[in-house]
Amino acid sequence: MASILNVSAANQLLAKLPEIEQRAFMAECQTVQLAFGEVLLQPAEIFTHVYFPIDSFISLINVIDADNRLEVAMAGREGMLGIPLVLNVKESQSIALVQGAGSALRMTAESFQRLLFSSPVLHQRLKRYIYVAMSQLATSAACNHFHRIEERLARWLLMTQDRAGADQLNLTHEFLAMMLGVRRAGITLAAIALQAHGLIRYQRGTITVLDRLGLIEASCECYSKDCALYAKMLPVL
Amino acid sequence: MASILNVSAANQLLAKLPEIEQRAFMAECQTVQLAFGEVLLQPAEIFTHVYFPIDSFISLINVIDADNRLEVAMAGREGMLGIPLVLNVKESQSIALVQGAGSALRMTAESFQRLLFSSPVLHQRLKRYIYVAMSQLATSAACNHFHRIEERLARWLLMTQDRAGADQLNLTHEFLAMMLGVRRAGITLAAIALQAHGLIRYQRGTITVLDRLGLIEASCECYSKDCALYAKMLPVL
DNA sequence: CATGCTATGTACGCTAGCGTGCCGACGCTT
DNA sequence: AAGCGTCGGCACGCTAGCGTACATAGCATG
Repeated sequence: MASILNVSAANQLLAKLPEIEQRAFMAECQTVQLAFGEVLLQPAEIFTHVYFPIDSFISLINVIDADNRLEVAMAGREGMLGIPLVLNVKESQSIALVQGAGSALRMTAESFQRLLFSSPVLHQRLKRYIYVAMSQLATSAACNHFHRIEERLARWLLMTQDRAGADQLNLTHEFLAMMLGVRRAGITLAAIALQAHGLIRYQRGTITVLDRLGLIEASCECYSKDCALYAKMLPVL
Repeated sequence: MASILNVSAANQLLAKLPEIEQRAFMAECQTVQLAFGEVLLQPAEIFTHVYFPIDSFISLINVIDADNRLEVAMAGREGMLGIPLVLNVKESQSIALVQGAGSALRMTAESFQRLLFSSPVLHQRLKRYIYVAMSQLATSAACNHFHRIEERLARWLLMTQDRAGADQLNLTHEFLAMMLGVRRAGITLAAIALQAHGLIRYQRGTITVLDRLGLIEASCECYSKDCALYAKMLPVL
């Protein structure tokens, strides 16, 4: 049961809202537990709920064909699942996969869309969030194209660590391969390299970040750029 | 000087608006000529105007570093330049480069943002357009990663042909290389292949589409998917 | 404690595409 | 008609990453 105070600490998009908006939000939402591997949405499916992760996080994955799929975005406590609903569209082209188990605030699509009318501050913030998400999509498009697996893996681990809020992540090479759209063997090589430099340690399904700064060094600029843009557009107030 | 009737034919996002909205729009906008190669916006620059291309079109290009740049989106008569302004953000992360000379409707950022308040139909339509643009960004991210140059080139030519509204395009291999983020020599090979199949013909800076259907065959699915999504979300009314 | 599954390591030949450099050809200018 | 700059063809060796396959190692379960 989330108290109003909790909310501020819960999800950054909801932090420090005017009290009226915060109360209105809490009245309509519930806290739910998301299990690892849960699929919240299939492509072209109708959105029934929006989710504001608290300590869970969600990957958005685009399927190109049977063999090819790629993570295109991530939503954790800094974001939300349900951008299309803000745009008054009720579907999405991506799979929404729970990648980090935990809790999230959930609201029905109808309540959410109604709520937006009377929550100008939240609405405004979500629009900025959409801008950030679009920019990051564009960055990712270029990143996936130009940067090597090792750099991209480093970036991905950093992003995940931020959202998981923990140093230890439960991930297999297989899973990472799907996220980055590369071979499992390709991940193994990159992971070996990162481990050899003392940046991470891993064994059978868990990866531990040992040297966050080193990992930032090893990653492409895209990570820092993403962070900078988010911080600029959605400063912690 | 564009008449109200022209507008319907001019830009698809403005087509068949309620008369009040259309009149309000026309009162605030002007027709401008865009020259090939003109840069309408640099990254992180402030948006002063929105553009609704009529027979011009604009590429949005992301710069990763000195050597690497990549087109991330295109805006022609089916779209607009200035999505961030719809989201109440006044900057963009991309370069906006006029890629096809021609005319466009232009409005100041202030007028546009004011106008949106009193133009619910247009506003709604633009939100759907943002959704389409986001989805296409995500598709492109995957496309750039998985598909070969030849397929991507075919897709790019089709997209450009749609926006240019002509079979003959003024493009050098050099330019195409920048758009797709590949070597000039890579484009040459792909272009030779497409020409050998009788799909295009080219000489010194012009490419002519000879067999549109064949080109669709040769392109990746991404082209058709993009078209289908646009048609679904923004049907010609 | 044996079994079996799953995660990881590694190796093979292969392909797309890279960076680079050079050459020829076209076409504009003078 | 000559000259020059731009555009396209092509070739070189190289790298990242692919697809595939197989071997090992950790862990859970019976």
